[in-house]
Amino acid sequence: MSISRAKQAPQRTRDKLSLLRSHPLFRDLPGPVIEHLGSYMRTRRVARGTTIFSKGDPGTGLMGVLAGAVKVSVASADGKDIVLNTFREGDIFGEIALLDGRPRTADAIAMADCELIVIERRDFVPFLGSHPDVMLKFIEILCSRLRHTSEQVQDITFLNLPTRLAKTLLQLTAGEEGAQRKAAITQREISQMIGMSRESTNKQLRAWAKRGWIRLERGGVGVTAPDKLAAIAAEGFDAS
Amino acid sequence: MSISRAKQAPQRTRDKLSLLRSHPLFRDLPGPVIEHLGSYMRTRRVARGTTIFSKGDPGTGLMGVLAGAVKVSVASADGKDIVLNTFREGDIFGEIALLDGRPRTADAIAMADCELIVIERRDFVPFLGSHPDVMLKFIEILCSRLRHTSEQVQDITFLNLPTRLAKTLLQLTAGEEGAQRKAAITQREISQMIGMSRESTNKQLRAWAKRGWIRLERGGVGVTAPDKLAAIAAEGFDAS
DNA sequence: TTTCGATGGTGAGGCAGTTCACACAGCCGC
DNA sequence: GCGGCTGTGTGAACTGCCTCACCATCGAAA
Repeated sequence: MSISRAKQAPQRTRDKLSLLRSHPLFRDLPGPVIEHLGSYMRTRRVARGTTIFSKGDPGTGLMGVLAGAVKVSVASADGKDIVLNTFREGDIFGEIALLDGRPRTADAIAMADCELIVIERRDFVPFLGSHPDVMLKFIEILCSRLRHTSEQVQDITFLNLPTRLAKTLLQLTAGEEGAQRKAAITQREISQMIGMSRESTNKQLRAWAKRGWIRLERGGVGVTAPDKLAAIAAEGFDAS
Repeated sequence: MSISRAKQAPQRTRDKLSLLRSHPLFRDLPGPVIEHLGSYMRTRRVARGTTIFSKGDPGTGLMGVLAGAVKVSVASADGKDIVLNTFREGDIFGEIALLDGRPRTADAIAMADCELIVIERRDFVPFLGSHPDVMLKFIEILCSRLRHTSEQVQDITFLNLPTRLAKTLLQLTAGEEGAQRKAAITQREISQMIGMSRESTNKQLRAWAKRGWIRLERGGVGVTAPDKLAAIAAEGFDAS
């Protein structure tokens, strides 16, 4: 019943080609094109904590998550971190540097042991030029990223700690409806996602755990009363 | 010598077709195509303070600024506003809703009397489908928007009031090098751009005005010591 | 000319969240 | 089985910024 440890060996639930075939970006492409693309892809296994790429790196290519989870974050001068986005199995990331060829503006770090696929820019850009339908898919992705990031700006400026935390916990455990809504994540990572200090985050989590709304374990959180958290996320304050 | 009032009639410095011909998005297109596009465009004059579109509106199309300035902002439940982006002559905006067809996620408001061009989505999307080179340009725009917005996230989480204010003042007055670095903007709008209260913003501005680094007028700011502000923007604190 | 909304200016007081200083538990590698 | 690192728990002190409550001024509209 305990939250599965992130340090487990990643399960290879799907291979390169099956990711391509099932991914919305590529699934409408004819079979030979997919195999062609697949021949350009490398896979890369990284352990939890590994830096996949760093801010300032030349953007070498597009990354996809076969297994595991990745966070994209930036560090401030005095060592604080803020998480801009997280990606899990089936997601792709790093498309900005892929598309505009400029240096990466953030770090990507494995939150768990991961298996990734990589397509180099020099291979992908020519392909893209001859596939306007794929360009359209990328435009959609960029638009949704933009909507996500501006929502983050709003959350940071308008919402207080409990509200942001409730919202984030629900997002983290979404897709696991039922009694088993849990996420394998450290409290420090949660605090970086909501842009607050680890200490403040911990205190709020404890308060909710004491009320029985969530369960805390080392390296994980389980949400037992999603309705309570949803109320806080909606109301903007802790109307317990 | 005073800062020009925003309420002046907008100067029509360029017409629709000349905007198209000189804009990076379209300037590589053949003449007939530009004229074709031009036939789909309407122009729209709006007075300062006018809401150009609102959050939740169906995204009807792409907007371009022929003259004036526009801010894109969102309001919180309790009446606070945060500015996500500003646009001036030659810029285009509203491309997210244009491209993905979903509702607008923010309000657009004229910061000065404006002359705008509008291209309807129903006219533009078919055109886009047959012009992959324009799609690529849009991809570039989206990427730069994304870089801008994530920088905003970083600024909000890492920087304090003086730093953000200095940075914003420099940006507002960039492009006007020399003795005449000034911007026509209210202090309330500045405070919304940096995500701080009007009062705090005013106090910091006054402090700098007292030191002679900036000049304050009703509805405008002039930067007289850009180097001092640049130092604050870089150091992250007010090392006067 | 009067009125009224929008803009700018200012101080007192409060509070959400940070910072710092710890303590303690699990887990990993050797 | 022993360090050492990572993750968690907790309180006290501090502080940057907000909120509130004003007032003054300007410009435009009535």
